[in-house]
Amino acid sequence: MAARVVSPGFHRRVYTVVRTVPEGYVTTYGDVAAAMGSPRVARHVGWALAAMKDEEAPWHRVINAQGRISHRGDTGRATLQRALLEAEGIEFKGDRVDLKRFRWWFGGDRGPNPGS
DNA sequence: GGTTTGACCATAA
DNA sequence: CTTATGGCCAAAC
Repeated sequence: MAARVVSPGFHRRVYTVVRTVPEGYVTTYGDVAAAMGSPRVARHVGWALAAMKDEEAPWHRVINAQGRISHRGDTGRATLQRALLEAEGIEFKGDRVDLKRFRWWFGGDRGPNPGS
C-alpha cells in the first residue's frame, strides 16, 4: 500500500526511514536525511525524533556522524539510548559506537557497509 | 509570514 | 583529541 508516501509533515518521512533500520544496526542523522534526498535536513531528523510521541520508531538506532549519542543536555536520553543499543548487540567504545561495523546503509541491496 | 530554535555536519584552529 | 563557527532547512511561536 502506498504507505502514505506523502505525509502532512516532514517528520512522518523521518519515522518511515528510521523504521527501515533493522535491529542490531545504527545510522546517523545525516544518512537518514540523505536517504530522503536532502543531507542538509540532518538537524530535522533529530528534531523529528524529539517530537516523536504518537509515532513509533527505533530512534535509539539513530546517532550522530561521530558515532556518539546526541542529547543536547539531556543525558538521561543518552543513557537510555545506550542501554537499548547494547541490548541489540551494539558495542560501545567509551561513549562512541563503531560505525564501521554497525552503520546501516539505506537501500542496502548488498547489505550494510557496501564496498569498503 | 518573519523570527527563533534545533537529538546535525563539515571544516578550521 | 576537543572546541568553535558557518550553513542548511523545516517546524513552532
